[in-house]
Amino acid sequence: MAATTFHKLRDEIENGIVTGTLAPGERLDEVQLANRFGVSRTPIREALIQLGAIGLVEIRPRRGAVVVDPGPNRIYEMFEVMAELEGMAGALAARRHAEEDRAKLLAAHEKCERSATSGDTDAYYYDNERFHNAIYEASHSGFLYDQCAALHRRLRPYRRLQLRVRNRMKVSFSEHTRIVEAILAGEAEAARDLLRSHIAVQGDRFSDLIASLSRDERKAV
Amino acid sequence: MAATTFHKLRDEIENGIVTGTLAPGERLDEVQLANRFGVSRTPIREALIQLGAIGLVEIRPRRGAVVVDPGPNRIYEMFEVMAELEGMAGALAARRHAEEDRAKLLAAHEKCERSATSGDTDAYYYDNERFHNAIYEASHSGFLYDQCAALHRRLRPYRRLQLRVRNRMKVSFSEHTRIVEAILAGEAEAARDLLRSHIAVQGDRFSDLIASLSRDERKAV
DNA sequence: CTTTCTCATCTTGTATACAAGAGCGTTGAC
DNA sequence: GTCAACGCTCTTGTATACAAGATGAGAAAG
Repeated sequence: MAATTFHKLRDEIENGIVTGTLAPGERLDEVQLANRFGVSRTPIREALIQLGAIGLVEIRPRRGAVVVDPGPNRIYEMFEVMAELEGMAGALAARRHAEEDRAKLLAAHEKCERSATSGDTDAYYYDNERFHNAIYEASHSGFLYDQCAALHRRLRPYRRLQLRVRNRMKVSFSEHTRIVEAILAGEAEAARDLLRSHIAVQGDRFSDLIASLSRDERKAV
Repeated sequence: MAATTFHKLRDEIENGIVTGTLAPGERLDEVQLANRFGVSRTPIREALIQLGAIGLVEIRPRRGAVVVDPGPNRIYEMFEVMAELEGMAGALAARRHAEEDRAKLLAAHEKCERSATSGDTDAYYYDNERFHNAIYEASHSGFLYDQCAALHRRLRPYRRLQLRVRNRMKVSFSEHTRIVEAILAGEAEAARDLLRSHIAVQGDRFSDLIASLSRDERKAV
């Protein structure tokens, strides 16, 4: 899929940011990255420019690129928007889903169930992603799909933390069940509300997490 | 603001796409563009990559860049999402607006009034943009602001066509009035619904436009 | 002792040179 | 006559070279 070097580099650097290898606020020196990946500055620059356009790095003219640090507030805002978009996708899915969407959604849901009952958070993480993708797809709006997928991707690192929270995975799954019911029953507004709060909860959880983290930090100091 | 060459080029090319100088589907030859702007291929490539990341051009590996042609369907989808995001911004604005937001919103609204009564579609176009920006701002969500502004920008060319439609400008303004009332009264859900249909109407208008255009084309052939 | 101005160095931004894949026409075989 | 394979050319992708602005240190003045 990724035919060219700069495309691969883009994914590589993006991954580094998402996984935290490249910390928020960190300076991204072109020469350093070029050496590290064994390429010239050109493809590095092109990768950074792409990431800049997506919003993952900030490119200050003639002053280099740094990993964007959204900060708790902006991350919460991102969850807020995500909640709204997911709700919209759910509502559209309820109205527009076809037979094959139904099948995919149920299949994804069942996969989630298996992971949830076996307590495998990593597996659940991926199955959950597929589940939500199935909803985006069922909305039959290519643009909405793209928007949701992009934002979902950006929120990845923060979402991942949350599955570790006590019992979150089982609660998440039971929410899924009701969401599936609403969509398949064609209850658009119910699906919207359920999905909205399903995501919003994650934003709240995130806030709690931040709060507890900063409290711990204060303790540590 | 645009300090570097490739930044200026990006705006230049983007403008060309938005205004239609560069038609959808058109091939963007790097050498050709470089000659045209009197620069080397490097900044051209960087500009194209940025536009690719935004979704304005499609970059097919080793096969060059072309201006994306969203097609009527996807444009309609974009309006759908825009409607939802604007509605969200309106709802948040109703709940969160501060004194200065109130002032800005009213100022922008009055400007629209002047343009609308004088029948100046071009002026109204810009004032309308400022009006909607004021709403995004009043939502006090930086991320939502960015998302709305970006999508608004992408829908620019299609929106522009619509003001020419008979009476649209005055109708638009009267809708604005009710929107302002709802926001300032703190009626979140009313603001959401009003804004949602305010934008959705544009999508519908666009569909009508497309329908009539393709009918005309058929006639022409 | 502090502050500001200047100069050196380092990094980014742009141009050019080189490599390699894609498209296309021609030629040869069936 | 048609189809396929080969090779040429053209475009993109990457590397390197060069230009120019930003940063920081040091010197000089207050």
